[in-house]
This record gives sequence, structure tokens and C-alpha cells, in this order.
Amino acid sequence: MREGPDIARIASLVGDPARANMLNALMGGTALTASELALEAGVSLPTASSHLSKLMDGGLLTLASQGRHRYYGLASAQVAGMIEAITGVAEAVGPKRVRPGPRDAAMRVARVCYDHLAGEQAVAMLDRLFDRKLLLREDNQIRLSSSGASHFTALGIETRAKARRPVCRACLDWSVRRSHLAGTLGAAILDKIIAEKWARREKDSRAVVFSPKGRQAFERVFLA
Amino acid sequence: MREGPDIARIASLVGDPARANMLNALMGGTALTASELALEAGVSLPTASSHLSKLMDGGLLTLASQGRHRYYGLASAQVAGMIEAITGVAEAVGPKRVRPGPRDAAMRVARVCYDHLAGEQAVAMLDRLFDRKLLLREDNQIRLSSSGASHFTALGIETRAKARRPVCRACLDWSVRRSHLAGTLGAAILDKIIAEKWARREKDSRAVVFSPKGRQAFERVFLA
DNA sequence: CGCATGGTTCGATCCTTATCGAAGCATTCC
DNA sequence: GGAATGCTTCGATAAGGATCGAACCATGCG
Repeated sequence: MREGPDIARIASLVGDPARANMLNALMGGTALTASELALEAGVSLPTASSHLSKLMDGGLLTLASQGRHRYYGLASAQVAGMIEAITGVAEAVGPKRVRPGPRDAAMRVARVCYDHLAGEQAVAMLDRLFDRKLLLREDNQIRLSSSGASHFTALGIETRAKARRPVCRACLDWSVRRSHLAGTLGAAILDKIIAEKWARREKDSRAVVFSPKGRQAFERVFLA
Repeated sequence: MREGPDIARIASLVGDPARANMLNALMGGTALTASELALEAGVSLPTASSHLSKLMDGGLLTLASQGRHRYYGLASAQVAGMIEAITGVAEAVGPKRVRPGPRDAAMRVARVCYDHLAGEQAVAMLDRLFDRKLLLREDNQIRLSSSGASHFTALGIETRAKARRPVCRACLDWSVRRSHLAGTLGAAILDKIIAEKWARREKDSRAVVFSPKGRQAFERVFLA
């Protein structure tokens, strides 16, 4: 018998598939609600709730209650780092679960991150929005500039904050390792992309596939 | 449902207490046999064997067969890094499993590491044995010098290698983070310490407590 | 104040798996 | 060739925990 920190306790928390999926989903940095995480993990709401309380007890998550919504997020960068380390080993020793190929590549280019766009396209977009001063960095937050507000309104994109959810928020991109845009604005932009049929969501995947014309339109509007 | 590397599979391997103890024991970098790991984990040999085959299947361990001994070791530095990351989180979010206090302090000073001495005293001893040229470093191994052989024989300590177990082996100290002496010589030295009643083992603990006179004797013989 | 929605708790079920004793295989020692 | 040692496999047992439906709280909406 050995002593020391209880690594089995922590590892077994990550060792359940449902919980692992939840943690994976939270790796993007965006806090999610219990229902969203239940969906992500493919379990019922009571099951998810049970898992979430275990993760809370284990100190792996933080909880922010906002009205009747409860947002779960990773407790710390240290926890995120641990999950990355485990992911690294899993990748190294795997057989991979996903069939590698076009879908994986498509995911890196553009995918849905909860309700907004992620991937190379999304990261590039955020960069350009800063360049054009439509968005402004403000002490680690993102703010919509007045020119940005009119810009998006002109595009028919609502920029109103709703129910405590911020308009703009940075979200760390899993594949690119840099930030992309979340928040209601991020969600509204994704809505527009889908509504305008610039792109469509792959079935049973997070991948977002642009049509040739759609890509041109997207680049004209957001990457110009 | 999400995709990606199967992190739950890896984490659940570490998530069993017996396996976690084994992995912890292997973190020193020394490969150990199934029996040693069974002892370390506090389970029976069949149970340990079952765990070891699971860890092998998971790609976390390597196996080196030498005659009828089978030495298990960590598969890679990446695996070790993962365990460190998990340990870090466990330490951060813990409550520690060990009650802190005198016993913990005693453990850091001197404790049993399977069949040899570990802790500050053991690390200091190995340093001195090198200084006195009783032991020699030889391409990452430890060798007994001729003067060392006669020295230990004079003390009534057998230095014969038995059944492929090396006389001298370095073992990374958990608390000091430096090497102490394992192998048959390390075991024989611990035997002598106990036989001479210089120290006694704490009940249900790995701590080794020296008597005042015993400490003097130990210092005279090994730390002079 | 009712009603809808988001979450948690409870209870029962079911399945996985950790565990050990006994037996079996392999290797080395005498 | 036995005998001993190191280790694995097999079989049976038991315990933990993941799961879901139903019922139960809490918040927000009309």
C-alpha cells in the first residue's frame, strides 16, 4: 500500500465515458449547463446530474449559478492540463476511435462549438474583427465597438445581450489553440451562416462544411 | 456523444487504486516484478497479474522478460508525465489521504521501500557510499567496488547477487526526489539495521524509526 | 397564482469488474 | 529428474457504481 495524493480518485472520475465526454466538452473553455452536458455525454439528465455532482465533489469543476441556469466549467487550467496529458497518452497508445479522414480535417477547418463557430475559419475571423476594430480587447474581455455594433446590425445580426450571457466572449479553440468568438454574437454569426446556407452542419458531427459560394460570402463579410 | 481519443479508457486504467499504486511505484523509473508490484499495491498475486495485463493492454507498461522474472516498467515518459499531471491535480484538490503529522515527517526521514531503506537517511547514505568509493557509478548503473565488497563483508553484510537480482540498484526517492540504494545490498543493509535494533518499523506504516543510539551507530557505519 | 422549464434527488435495476483460492505453466536450482 | 520459485489463468463471489423513470425543488413567465 502506498500513500500520497489520491490519484486513483481523480483518475477514476475521468475514467467514466460519460464524465470524460463532459470534461472533453468543457475543454473549450465555455461553461455549459447540465442539459447541454447530458446531451454531449449521451446520457439522461439525472445521470448527468449525478456525474456532475461527483465531478464537483472531486474538485474538477466549478459551478456558476445564473438564475435557473447552472453553468459548469473546468475548475482550473491545471485540470485542463491533466486532461490534455491524458488525451496525449490516449492518442499515442490508441487505436483511435474516430475513423481518420475527411471528416476530421473538416472539423479542423470549421466546426460548431456549442452554439458558435470554431476551427481555423473562426480563429481567422476573430483576428480580422479585431483588425477592423469592430471588436475591441478590454482587460481580457472582448467588447463590441460602436462601429462593430452598426456593422453587425447592418448585416441583420442582433447584438443584444440576453439573459446574462455576454455578447462577446473568447473561447479557446481546441485544434488551433487560439481564441475564437463565443457569446451571443458568436452564436448569431453562426446562425446567419446557417440561415444564409453558406454552410451546413454535418450529420452526427460537429463539422461545418462551407459551400464554395458560401465560403466566398463568408470571407467577403467576415474576413475582408 | 463525442469522438476523439479514448481518454476514459486510459483514465479508468489509472482509476483503480491497485493499479494507481503500481503506477506510482513505477514512477521511480525502476522496473519491478509482478510480486513486488503486488506487495506495493497491497493485493494478491493473481489480482496484480490481472491488473498488469490490463495495463499492458492499455499500452501503459512495457515488459522485459528475464528468465523467470518479468520486469514491468512505465511505457514512456509521456505516461509518466500524465501520472504527474494527475498527481498534481490530486494534490491540489485533495484532502490528502494521509493524516499529516509526526508519522508523515518520520516517513520523510526514513521508510521502507519494499525491502530497502528510503527517505532522507537513505539518500544521504548513498551519497556517502559514493564519496567513500565503496560504490561506483557505471553508465547509469551502480557497481560495488572491491573496497566496498570487503567493507560490507566486514560488517557481516552479504553482497552476493541472488537470482538475477542486482546487488546495487538506484531507486528514485519519492520524498527527496533523488536516488537511494536498492538491490540485494540495499535489502541487506535494511536487514542489518533491523537486526541490530538500530531502528524498528512502525506498525502498519512504512516509517522506520531510529533509536538515538541506533542513529549514532547508523551514522558511524554508513554516514561517516 | 398557475404553468413551464431547468435541475436534482430517490429508488430500483443491472452490469461491470475487482478480488482471491486453487490449479496450471514456465523457468531455474539442486 | 524432481523440487522450488515466479507468474498467469480459471472459476466463483461480491461489491461498486452507472443508469433511468418518477417524483420532487427552484426559478422565471404570463
